[in-house]
This record gives sequence, C-alpha cells and structure tokens, in this order.
Amino acid sequence: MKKVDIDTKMKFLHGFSNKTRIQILESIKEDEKTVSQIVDDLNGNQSNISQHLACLKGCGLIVGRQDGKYVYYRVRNQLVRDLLTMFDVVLEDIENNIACCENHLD
Amino acid sequence: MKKVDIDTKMKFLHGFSNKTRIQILESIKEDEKTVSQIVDDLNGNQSNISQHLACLKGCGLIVGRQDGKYVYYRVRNQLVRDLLTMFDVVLEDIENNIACCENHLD
DNA sequence: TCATCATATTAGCAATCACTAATATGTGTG
DNA sequence: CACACATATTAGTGATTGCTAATATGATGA
Repeated sequence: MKKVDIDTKMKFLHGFSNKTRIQILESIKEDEKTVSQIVDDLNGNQSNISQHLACLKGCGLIVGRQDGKYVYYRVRNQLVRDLLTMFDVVLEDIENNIACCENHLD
Repeated sequence: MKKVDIDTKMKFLHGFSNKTRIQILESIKEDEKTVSQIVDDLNGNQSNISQHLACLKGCGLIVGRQDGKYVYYRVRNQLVRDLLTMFDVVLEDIENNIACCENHLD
C-alpha cells in the first residue's frame, strides 16, 4: 500500500464531517440523482446543497455528469459505498460494546 | 443491520475530522501508548493532545486504562483499525482513479 | 432571442472548533 | 505529608465552517 499524504487524507475525510454531506451521500449511495432531487430528499436549501456537492466532489467522494439541463450526482465507486456501509457497521458494533460494558452502573 | 441515528453517527464521524485526531489514531493504531508518548510522537502540546484524546474517547474510537501514574490509550477494537486501514485503501484508489481519468488535459 | 428552469457562485454573518496558557487533579515516592 | 510527574480541565481567542439570501451561469424550448 502506497503511503498517503496526511493533508490529502484530511481533505478526503473532511467530506464525512458534516451532517448534510453524510445525508447527501446516503441519498445517492445506491442511485444517482439530480441536484433538485437531492434538495427535495433532504428538504434542504438549493444553494447549501450545491455547495456541499461541490465539496464532496472536491473530496473525490462523488462524481457528477450533466444530462441536458440536469446534473446527476452519484457516489464515485463501490469502495466509497463500502466505506459508507462500514461506518454503520463499526458504529453499531461500538454502540453495542459501550452498552454492554458500561451499563453496570445503572 | 440496525438503523443508526444520524446524530450519533455524526458524533462518531467527528472523530475523524481533525488532523491531530487522525495522527493520534494512527499513532496508537497498533499498540497502546501513554499520553506523553503520544505527545512526543506527534510533537504536540500536552493540553491539546489531552483534549483530542477526550474527544476520541467520547466518539467511542479509543479506550484508555490507567496504570499507575500513566494512562494508556488504544484504538477500541479491530473494526476501528479496519476502518482506518480502509481510509487509506479507498483514498489511494480514488487518487489513482482521478489521476488516470483527469490527466488528459495536461 | 427571450423566458424559464436547474445549478453554481458569492458575500456576509453566526456558530463551531482548535489552539494556547494557566491551573487543577490525581498518583507514586521520599 | 510534601514533592514531582502525568494527565485533565478551563477560559479566552483566532480561525474555520456552514448557513442564508442574492445573484450569476448555463441549458432548453417557445
């Protein structure tokens, strides 16, 4: 495995550090969507969503393609999808672990 | 897979959103270390590192154990370790992908 | 070409975050 | 007990981030 530059890595990870961005990623995890579909989906503000889409694109997490007057965004590839799934897996595991190890005190 | 609350998830992901925290995680990914060892490792400030350790503990990513006058921290479990590895794998893949798809312009 | 719809960009402000310095707590040892 | 060392906590400040509203760009179709 090639060594990864820490600043590049932080730029990449920054994509996951905001609730709206995570919601966007989840919204388009399985199928591509237009900006307006995403805005509807999240009940969000067009400008705000558009900014976050630009951010996610900059992080390399999503890609967009123009089709007529619409722009479709999707998660870049299967690995990114796997990573999103892994978040849930690890978090669930941690929650169980914390629950079972610390509730002695109740 | 149980459904994961989005705010809990954000709290968890927040752990990965800062360079110092990522460096701490990498520093203790394989073996546990005392706070001062980590401070040395990162060439950091004791107060600052201590705050980030508290944050990472709050995120559920690391655990600490006191041994005499030292506190040893380690990554919570293998799944978290796997997630850290996966960051590198996915990022490397993305970098290659971007490199090969966008350098036509040069 | 003009009007309309989809998306992107910009500016300004409020909220959050990370850092430093100072101080407090806690633990072992003479 | 008193001192030294390891770690945690607090307060204050500067920097970064996210949001909204307004505006700009770009594409379609009458």
